[in-house]
Amino acid sequence: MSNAVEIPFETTLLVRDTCLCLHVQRAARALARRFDDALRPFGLTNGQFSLMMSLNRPAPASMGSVTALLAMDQTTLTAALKPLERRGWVNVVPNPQDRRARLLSLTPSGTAALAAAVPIWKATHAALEERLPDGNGDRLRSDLANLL
Amino acid sequence: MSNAVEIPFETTLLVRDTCLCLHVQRAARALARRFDDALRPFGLTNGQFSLMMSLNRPAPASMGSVTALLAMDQTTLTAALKPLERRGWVNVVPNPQDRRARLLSLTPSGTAALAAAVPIWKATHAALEERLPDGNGDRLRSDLANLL
DNA sequence: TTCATTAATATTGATATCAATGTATTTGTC
DNA sequence: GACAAATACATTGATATCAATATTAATGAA
Repeated sequence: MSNAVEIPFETTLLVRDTCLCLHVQRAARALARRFDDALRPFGLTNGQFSLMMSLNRPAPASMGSVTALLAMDQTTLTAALKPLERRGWVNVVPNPQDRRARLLSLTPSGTAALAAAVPIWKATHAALEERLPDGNGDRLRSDLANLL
Repeated sequence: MSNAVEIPFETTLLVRDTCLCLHVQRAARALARRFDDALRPFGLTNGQFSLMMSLNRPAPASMGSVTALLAMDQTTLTAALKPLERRGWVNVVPNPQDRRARLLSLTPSGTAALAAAVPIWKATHAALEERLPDGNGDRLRSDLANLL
């Protein structure tokens, strides 16, 4: 008896043309490259830019609030903070009110590094948004939010 | 003199609410988790599913055609093939017509593993697409394609 | 108060991602 | 045919991602 299994080529085309996970991963890779290129002169990746920007708050952030904002696993955040701490851009200190928790904040040099990159982010983002219908990403943002 | 740099909190809110790179990375993480969960019983991640499905072609694929399809760096593809080769799901052989190139193909057991996962992909994807306006992701796919 | 449970984070191991760089092969030009 | 340039892919090193699990601290119930 034969165990040969076939998958119709139409299935491949269906996945290629419709899979939202694939479409989003693909766009995520392409956008990451684009923003990484733009931010490279400032020593930041797109993810580090987003993470550090999320720490620019009046009061120090908890890890949980950041993982929720970034839809990121907690262990990923722990790892992502390491290189930023090493560079002296981010402070991670125990919360005196709850010593399990951590308080995350930008250092002055971290704030300076981030501030230097903001104009490039603005320019890169504006150029990107122009590629969308009506030069406006609102409906894309809305659709993406529905997937979370 | 003071070197203190400030970034207006409004800038943080602007990035948080509008950055397309951030929005897409966030959705990419969330969707990856969702599909990884669904595909875990079959020993596949979302990326491995997409990659293997892209190899279900009448003729063996070149690496270049796959990286273009997946908008993926060539070195990422080289790395991603390794665990699939180890499991005997994918064959990578030199192209006799051009010995720099590789021919990528699914093995019978790779095809079987992939075929087993297709129904779960369909169900997971259908549930996802329902969350979008009119239960249709065409508009989202179109917007994402504009970003590539 | 004790102790089981819950909560917040860290560690480990595997895969994913890409820049920088290296190697082998092919191609085009002379 | 020789050789410079271009092409296709691999390797290395750093960061990103998450599952599984461990650690530490706070909480709640008896």
